[in-house]
Amino acid sequence: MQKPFQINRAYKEVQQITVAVDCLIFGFNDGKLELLLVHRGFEPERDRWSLIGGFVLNEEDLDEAAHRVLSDLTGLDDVYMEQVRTFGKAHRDPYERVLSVTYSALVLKKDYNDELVKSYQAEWFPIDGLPELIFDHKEMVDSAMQRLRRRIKSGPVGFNLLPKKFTLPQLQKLYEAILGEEIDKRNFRKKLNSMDFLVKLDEKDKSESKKGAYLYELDEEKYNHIKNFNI
Amino acid sequence: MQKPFQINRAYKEVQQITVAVDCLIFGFNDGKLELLLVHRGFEPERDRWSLIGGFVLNEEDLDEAAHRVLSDLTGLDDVYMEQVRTFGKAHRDPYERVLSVTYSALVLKKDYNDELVKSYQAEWFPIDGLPELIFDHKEMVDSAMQRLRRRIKSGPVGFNLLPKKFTLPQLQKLYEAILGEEIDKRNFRKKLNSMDFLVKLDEKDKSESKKGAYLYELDEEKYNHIKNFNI
DNA sequence: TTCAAAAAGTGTACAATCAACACTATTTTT
DNA sequence: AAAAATAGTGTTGATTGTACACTTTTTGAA
Repeated sequence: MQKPFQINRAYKEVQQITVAVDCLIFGFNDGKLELLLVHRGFEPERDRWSLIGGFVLNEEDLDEAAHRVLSDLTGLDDVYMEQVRTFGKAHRDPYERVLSVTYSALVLKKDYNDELVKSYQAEWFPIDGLPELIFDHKEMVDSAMQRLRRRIKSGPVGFNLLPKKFTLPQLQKLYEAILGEEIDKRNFRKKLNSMDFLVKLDEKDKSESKKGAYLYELDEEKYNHIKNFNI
Repeated sequence: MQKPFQINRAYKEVQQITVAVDCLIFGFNDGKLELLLVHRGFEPERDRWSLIGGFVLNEEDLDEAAHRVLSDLTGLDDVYMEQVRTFGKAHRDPYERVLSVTYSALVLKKDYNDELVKSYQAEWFPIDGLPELIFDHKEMVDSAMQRLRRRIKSGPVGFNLLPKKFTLPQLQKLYEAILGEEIDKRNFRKKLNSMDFLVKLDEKDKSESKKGAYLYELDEEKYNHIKNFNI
């Protein structure tokens, strides 16, 4: 039988494990939901794609590590990030044991440092057209997507993928891209209206249509006190 | 600037961390939701209470480690268990760095080995009357409770806390205990009926009331194919 | 033996939310 | 001037949620 908690706990020489964070960096570009991947230019698994990751340092909180990895790759510091799930199969990485905690990040295209991203050989891929990924990274994507779908339905999280000012057609396309299904325009707007945290501006955005759509922004005060967000 | 992923990845001497699993073992006893805690009979933190935990072994999957820890304490093997969240503040354990992955388990009183539990100085505490816990274990309880509440509303998970045959008043009390609010009897039964996976038996259970309540069991076939569970 | 107490079981009506559906308005391009 | 593209706007019927009260059965006490 295994030694009980109490006794193990006193051991100093307990086995240690390499711990990584892997980031699922989502962006919404050209009406498509995309994921940022890095190309492995080295063995093993050369020329395949993976999530961006990094190891957790000794004096570093887990959340900090995730933010550092994201910031190193994109130059971004204030980003919506959320822990997703921890992957810990003994042989998930066939070369050496690494436990990986996944984080999902919602990133705005115009904000990140494009040069930096390129220098890491990173590229955006549409979520429904991902290349083959190393190890269990596909599983990580799947569980992050699942969570993202739940999250945007039950909380005002999707706005992290849009600029401060956005149009309702943009917002709807974002929801459609994430949920993978079409949404009725009128019902969608009705729900948003009923929650009452959008401010209609007097400007139109004409970049995406001939007619142009009104821009909206969040009423920060109301946005921070939404009770029953539900789409 | 931090070394990029690719370069770190090649290092063999990356820092390693002690990884533990901590189990939130829930039981439903005497109409109350309870949590199994162990008493620390040793320094540091002697005489305080903690979740049951254990370290992840070298050749062991993370999920396996959680099952092992649970099995060592309770003797139970086939238990509903789910990963909750990973706690990784650098100094969450002030004595040495330990990363902890939490798992929540739903356990049936009659099934577990009472002697074994006692031998570990473990005790059941009602969820609303927990003693002070070490480290960040209270936070672990909170996040597991939050998830449990969501789970039992959106999936048929609560049945893991009840025997094969159970009464509707028992089931309702279970929901009330977990959700922390009263539920209307008629509406509750109406919803369960509409989902159509309960089989009413010809027996009554008289242990909890004078009149006695009909026993029900799950229709395994239908239970495994419920689409829109929603309470 | 009868009465009180305790819990099980059952249905209805109103309110809120969801889901389906089609046309007009504006602008640009041809 | 007409066609194409997209923005914007309300109503209705169906479904689901919520509030609410009395009868039945049994046991234990008067």
